[in-house]
Amino acid sequence: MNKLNFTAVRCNECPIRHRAVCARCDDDELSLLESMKTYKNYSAGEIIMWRGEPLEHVASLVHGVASLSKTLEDGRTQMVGLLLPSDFIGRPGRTQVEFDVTATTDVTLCRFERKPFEQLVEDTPHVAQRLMELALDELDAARDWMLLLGRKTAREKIATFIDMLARRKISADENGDHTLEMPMTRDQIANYLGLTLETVSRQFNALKKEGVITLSGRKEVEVIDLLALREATGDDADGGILS
Amino acid sequence: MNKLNFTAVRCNECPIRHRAVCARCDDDELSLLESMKTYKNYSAGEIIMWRGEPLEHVASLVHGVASLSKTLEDGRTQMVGLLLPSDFIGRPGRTQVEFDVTATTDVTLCRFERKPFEQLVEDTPHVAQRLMELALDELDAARDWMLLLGRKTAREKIATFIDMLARRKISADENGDHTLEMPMTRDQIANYLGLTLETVSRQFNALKKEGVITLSGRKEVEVIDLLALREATGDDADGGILS
DNA sequence: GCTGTTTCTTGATTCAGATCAAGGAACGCA
DNA sequence: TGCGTTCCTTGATCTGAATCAAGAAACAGC
Repeated sequence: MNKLNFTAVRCNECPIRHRAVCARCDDDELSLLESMKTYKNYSAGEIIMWRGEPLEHVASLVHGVASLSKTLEDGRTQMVGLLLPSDFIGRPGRTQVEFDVTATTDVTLCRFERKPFEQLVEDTPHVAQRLMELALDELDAARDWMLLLGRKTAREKIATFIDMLARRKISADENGDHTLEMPMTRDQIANYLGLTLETVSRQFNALKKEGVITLSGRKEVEVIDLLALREATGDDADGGILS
Repeated sequence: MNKLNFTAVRCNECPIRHRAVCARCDDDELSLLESMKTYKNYSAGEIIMWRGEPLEHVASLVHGVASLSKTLEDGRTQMVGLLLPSDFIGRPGRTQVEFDVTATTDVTLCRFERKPFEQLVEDTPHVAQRLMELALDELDAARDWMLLLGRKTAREKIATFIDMLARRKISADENGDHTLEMPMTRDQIANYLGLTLETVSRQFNALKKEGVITLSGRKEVEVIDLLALREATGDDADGGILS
């Protein structure tokens, strides 16, 4: 996987062609984007942008996982977003980066300079519309996360996290196996869920002991009992379509 | 205040004319909106929309305070947004209400039927742009709140809440007095901050005992020592312009 | 003003998760 | 194949906020 070269992919062959900011673009619009884009790679752990830095580029996440985080005066940090392939970084109209953006795994970005991109958004309703949809999806996700952070127990947080990964199914295959690869360390998961790494570890192992999941290696989680997992999230089942 | 009649205000005299979804509209666009809008009033405590309900109308909040909240299976609830005048309710493209919307105080909405409004958004870039800005502002606010919910202590949460009200200065006057009217009960504040009402009460009184604020009546808070209050929020002071 | 209701305060106790503290397993690299 | 490092687990203890439990103050309606 780490040998894939994303530095010269044509838009038509791009893995996020139909979900990213370009999703609704026709061929003409796409070739315009094609002429503006540049790829850039980051290794796991690298900082992509610092909070407060001037926002020079916006980008689509092509491959890998990145995170947005905020920090308090004394160093406590909270992840405020998890970026997966097709998610968008930076916003037209913003001149400053609002939070630290870190490459959680190795990451490839499809970048655009902010100024020309802003012009493009003005001229291209398809891009503006898609950007709006992406922002609203992020807002929904942020609000779900507020409920989690404010009211869920440690157990419910862990169950919700695993369920979220299962739903988004990071790993591409769809052939009935329920094995997930955690894209983060226990420490990073703790930062995401508003917990400590010890509590994360304890709750993972509690779910394992109960036969809801199995763990193997550091990152592999297999969901054995999806219903019990959903039950453990504490979420209200109604109001949503099963998936 | 409760005798103001908002049922037949002309857009040009509207108190939120320059901040709401119509902020960037020219006179022609405004008269189009004028022909589509209807006002509706709600009393404090009334439910404006239920989660899961079909989204028939979108609206601007003209007057009062409303809240968005989510509920877990067993009844625990978390407020995920506080809506102040000029904030927008509902989104084009969404067909379902995503959370319960409640009138915290008496509220007046300027409503539009969703379908025609969606068409208007398609045709009117000024509205689409403004809607985008409003969504991004909400996203920033949601992310600040995630940091609060995940990592702040009860004391820091209360200080942040008071500071937020002071910054947004709900009460209109600007003549040097630092008196704020809480738009919510202790219980509602607790729901917003991910605390219990007892803890909210204790922390308010702790800040009072230390001379940071004074309390009088149920809803009145006067900020005595703004610096100490800011200090107590735990926020990292850099990266933002003082205000 | 009086009265009932709602909202707020304060105290005692409990408990979930943080913190402190060792080990131990997994993985990268030579 | 072993060695060093990073990451994870598990146990003991502590603590901030929740919970349980009365009262007291504020406000609304008569």
